Amino acid sequence: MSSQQDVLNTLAQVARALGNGHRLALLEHLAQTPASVETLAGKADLAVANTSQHLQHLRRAGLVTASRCGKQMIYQLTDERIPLLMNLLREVAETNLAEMERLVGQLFMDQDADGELQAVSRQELVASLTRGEVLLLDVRPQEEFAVGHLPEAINIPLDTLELLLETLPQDREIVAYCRGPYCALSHEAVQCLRERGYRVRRFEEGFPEWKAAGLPVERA
Amino acid sequence: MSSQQDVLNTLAQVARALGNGHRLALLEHLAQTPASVETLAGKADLAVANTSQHLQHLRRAGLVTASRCGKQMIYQLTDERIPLLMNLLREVAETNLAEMERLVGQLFMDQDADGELQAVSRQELVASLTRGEVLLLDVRPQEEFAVGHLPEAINIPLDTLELLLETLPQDREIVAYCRGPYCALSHEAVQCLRERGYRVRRFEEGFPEWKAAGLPVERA
DNA sequence: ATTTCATTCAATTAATCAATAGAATATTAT
DNA sequence: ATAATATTCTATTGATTAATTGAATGAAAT
Repeated sequence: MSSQQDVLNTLAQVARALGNGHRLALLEHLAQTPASVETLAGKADLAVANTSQHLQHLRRAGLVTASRCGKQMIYQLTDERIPLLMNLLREVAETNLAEMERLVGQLFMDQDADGELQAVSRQELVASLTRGEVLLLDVRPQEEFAVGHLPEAINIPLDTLELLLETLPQDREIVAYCRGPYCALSHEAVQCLRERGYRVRRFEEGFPEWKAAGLPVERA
Repeated sequence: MSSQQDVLNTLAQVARALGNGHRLALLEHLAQTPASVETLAGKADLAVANTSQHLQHLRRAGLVTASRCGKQMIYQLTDERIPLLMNLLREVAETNLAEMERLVGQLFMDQDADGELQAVSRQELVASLTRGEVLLLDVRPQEEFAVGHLPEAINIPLDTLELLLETLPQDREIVAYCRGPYCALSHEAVQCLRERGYRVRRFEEGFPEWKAAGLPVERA
């Protein structure tokens, strides 16, 4: 067999590693922050042994690395381009699979129905932030915020949003973001806040894309 | 099962479609030009029935579409971003898999060993072309050139290169390109021409990337 | 020593691949 | 129309590989 085909077979091996919903879920979580096997198993709702197997698979494909920390094994992505790869996969899938459209549609059903308030692009967000025009709201869980977030963002996890409504300004526009374009958190936050009269829009990407683009991030 | 996971499973299906060396080879050929099942079977060195199966797989994943033309079925990519996706997959694989490095290394072994003559980036090529500084040489087969090529390129397929050496200028720099960064054609052309004293460099990308970037293409 | 966390192993079930033969579909000739 | 041909698709087979589970093993902390 030719060298060319060897290369393609190796590539195919990497693609196969992406070819499982649970592994994609693990990668999405790892795009937020490195984590232990047990943590990942919890987040992805998998058995620990099964999670371990999937992680080995990802490791063989060169997508994650593991390092021991005490009695835990911490996995992390090898490359910041992996979220980009997954996004591109999504874009291609989304524009070409009717099935995909249906799923994404029902995921964000009646939300964002009104076209008047569109999502904020990265460019637009950078501009708004430098002008100090908007309040940037990170609605991910506190742990993920602590590991890294957009500059000047405040963190109100979605599940505490209703409790902390009073801390938000009614007169200033709010931009909410979460893990990425297909994470439901910011969609729900926007819906919740709009119902209560806040001026709020969604950032169309998320923290991983921001970081991968080389833009500055802050840590708690 | 959650909607989120449904989306990931659908994505995984697309990734699995990429998870086979033969299918990747088919996609690479389709990135050059649409083609019939039989043609593709020939290029990929597969049985026709087998090729058909793989193509159906790709079609289910939304990566290719088929249209009947007489008694032939012509397949083509659904999306120009598919070559980009494959390239990104390659980049990630290449930087993270020792195995991949080894393979790519032996593919382009002693070629390009000298660091002095590096590959030409897209930017650099555009600049050189507008200044009319270089001769652009397409070393792909004639059929692929006919379907589309970079502006001002001349076509000398690799296998006829030695015969047509005299038509090339000794005094002007030549830039050779082929199907993409991992296609061996332009590497071989560069090696061949350098041995004979020509000033020649490789374009680091290929026709599909050029086209996908929205840059102008010509047809015969 | 015991507990905790992770990996490995063994076993089951399911999915994938290649190859072959037979069925569709469209073209061409009669 | 009908038959003959070219091209592609479908169905079936057997071999291989993948996913999941639960039990056993290994490694590090207390």
